[in-house]
Amino acid sequence: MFEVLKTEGRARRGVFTCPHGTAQTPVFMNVGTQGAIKGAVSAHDLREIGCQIELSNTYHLHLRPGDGVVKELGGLHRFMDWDGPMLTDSGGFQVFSLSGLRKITEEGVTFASHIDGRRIFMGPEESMSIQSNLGSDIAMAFDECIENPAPRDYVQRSCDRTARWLERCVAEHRRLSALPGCVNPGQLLFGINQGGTYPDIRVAHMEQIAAQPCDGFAIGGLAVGEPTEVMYEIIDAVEPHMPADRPRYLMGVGTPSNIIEAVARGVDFFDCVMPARNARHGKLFTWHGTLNIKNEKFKLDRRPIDPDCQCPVCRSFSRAYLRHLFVAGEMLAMRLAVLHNLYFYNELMARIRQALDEGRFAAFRTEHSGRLENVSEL
RNA sequence: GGAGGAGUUCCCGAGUGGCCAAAGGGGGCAGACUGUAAAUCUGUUGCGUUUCGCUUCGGUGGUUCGAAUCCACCCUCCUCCA
Repeated sequence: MFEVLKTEGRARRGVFTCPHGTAQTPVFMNVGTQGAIKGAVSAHDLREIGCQIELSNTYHLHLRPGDGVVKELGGLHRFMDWDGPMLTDSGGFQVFSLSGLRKITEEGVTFASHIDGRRIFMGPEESMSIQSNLGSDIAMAFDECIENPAPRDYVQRSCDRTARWLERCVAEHRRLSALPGCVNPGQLLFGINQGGTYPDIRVAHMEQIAAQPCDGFAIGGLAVGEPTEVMYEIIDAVEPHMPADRPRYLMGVGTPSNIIEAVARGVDFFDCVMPARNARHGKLFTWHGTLNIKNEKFKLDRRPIDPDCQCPVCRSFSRAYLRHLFVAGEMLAMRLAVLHNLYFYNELMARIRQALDEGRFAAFRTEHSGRLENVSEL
C-alpha cells in the first residue's frame, strides 16, 4: 500500500498503491473540486500532463449533482472518466472556507448551502457515506479546519472534537466498505491532524489520531493565514509523530517552495488550488520564476511560456498568443494556462523524485527553494 | 433654409457658479490568490520638483473674486420640418 523506497535526510521517496493504481511519491494531487479541473480541463487532459492522483470534494459533489446520482452512474471514476487514483476531501475545509454559513456542534456541521441557502448537515457519518458513494480511493476524515490565528482554548476543544469525529469516521468507513454494492470496497481512509499553530496541541493530537487504524495521515489547517515559517515549524514538530510506514499528506499546500520545504520535512502528498487558480488569473509558473502573461511586455514575445518546459502548451504556443487570449477573454486562455501550470507542478514533483532517486535532493532544494516564486527575468 | 437637441478626461457617460483633475461604467496598466462560494478580488488610470503647482470639459472672446457650468459669436454632429 505504501512503501518508502529511499530517504535523504527526512525526505522520503516512495510508492503508493490503491485500488485504481499506484502513485510515485512525493506526489502532487491535481484538484478537480466538482469532478472537473476548473478551466475546461478534463480527466483525459490530466493524463497528458502527468497527473497521478485526482482530488475531488465531498461537500461540492454532495450538493451537485448529489453523491446518490454519482453512485447510480457508477461512481466518480466512471462519471468523470478518470481511472487513476483519486482522493476526496471530506468537506472539512468548507467548515473553514464557508465559515459565515455554518454552525458546528458535536454531531457535525450545519451549512447553509452556498448555492441556494438550503440547510445541509454533514457529520463524520455523512461525509463517509458521501465519499463511499463517490467511490474515491482515499477518503479523508471529516475534520474542522481551524483558521489561524485562533485562541488556544478553542483550538484545544476543536481538536478534541476532531479526534472524536475520527473514531466515528473509522467505524462508519469500515461499516460502509463492507456493505454489498459498495462502489469501492478497497477505499482507504486518511486521518487529519489539527492544532492550529500550537506545537504541543499538534503533537498531542497527532499521537491521538495515530492510534487509529488509518491508511495515511494528513496535516491540515496550515497555509490558512499563519506565516510560512510557522507552517514549517509546525511540520517540524508534528512529523516525528507521524507513522513512518504510512503516507503523510500536507493539505492544501502550496507554492513550489512550500512543497520542496515540506518534502525536506518528510511529507509525501500535496494538493493545492494555486497552480490552477493562478493560471486562470494569468500567473504562470516556470523554472525561471513566475510571470503574469497578461503583462504588456509579452505583447510581441514569440517565446513559449517556459523555454525549458515540455508541456503541450509550451510546445505549440507563444507568450504573445497566450497574452492575446487572456486579453481577449477567450476560454482557451484559461485552459492552456491551467494545463501549463499543472504540468509544471507535476514536473516539479517528478524532478523532486528524480533528485531523491539520485541522492541529490539537498542540492535540488538549495537550487530551487525560495526562488521559483520570484518574478521571472526571462 | 427653418425648428429643436448635443459636443466632458482613451471610450461611454454624470456634472448647470466655488466642496471639480471632474461621479459611475468600459477599456488600459499593475497586484493579490495555498484541502476552490474565485474566468474572482484589489489598486491605479492629465502633467509635475506631489499636504502644493500647472494644463484640461468643441473653438474664440466675455461676465465674475471664482466658469465644465452664465453670455456672445464660430465650428462639428443628430432629429424633425421645408
